[in-house]
Amino acid sequence: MSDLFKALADPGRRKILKLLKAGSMNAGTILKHFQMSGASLNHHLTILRQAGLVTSEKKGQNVIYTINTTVFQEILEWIYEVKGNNNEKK
Amino acid sequence: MSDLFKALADPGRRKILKLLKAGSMNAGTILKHFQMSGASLNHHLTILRQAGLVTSEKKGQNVIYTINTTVFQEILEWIYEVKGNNNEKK
DNA sequence: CTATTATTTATATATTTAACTAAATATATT
DNA sequence: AATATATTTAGTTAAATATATAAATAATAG
Repeated sequence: MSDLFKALADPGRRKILKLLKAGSMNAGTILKHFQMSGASLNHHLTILRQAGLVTSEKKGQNVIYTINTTVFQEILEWIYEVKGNNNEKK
Repeated sequence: MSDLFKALADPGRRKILKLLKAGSMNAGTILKHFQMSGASLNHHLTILRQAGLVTSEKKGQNVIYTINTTVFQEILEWIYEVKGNNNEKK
């Protein structure tokens, strides 16, 4: 849960997810949308992968990254828990 | 948005929100549920306040903290944006 | 097999964050 | 006013994070 929120706390990583929403792509293609080094991007992709937000699959020379939206359910449930019926302020 | 996710990325801060869900309370009462120092708690409360997740109100000697769940809407909308109709994988 | 391209790992540096203690501020009580 | 309680601010240290460069690994092209 912390890893998930932490992964989403970075604007660059959120941008990556938006890119992948349009379609899976390899690291190099993702990189074209940023100014950072490949190593930095890889770092962010690793964090996204560890949080379960993306999956990766080797395809020949490339590694294709795909968004995984199922983990958002966790967040939705947590929000639901903390929202429901608080402070019945009279 | 980043501030919001960052605020939620800490287990202690999420615990504070759950406490406040049950009802507003002052800093001292919140503190009883933790082992950290008052100054550390104050640091976390400041982060939650800056993210809009709590509001605070001085009541005599005390400062009462109240959860504000309206900001979750932002997260829900962001998730909706990044989830909808990705990768029409055939 | 050597060269090229894509990606990842290793290492170092800079920045940010979390925690603490001590001090400051604000209010309440006597 | 003096004291006690609650909260916040300041300053410090340790740990975590982001980024870069350089090296390592993997796959493909020639």
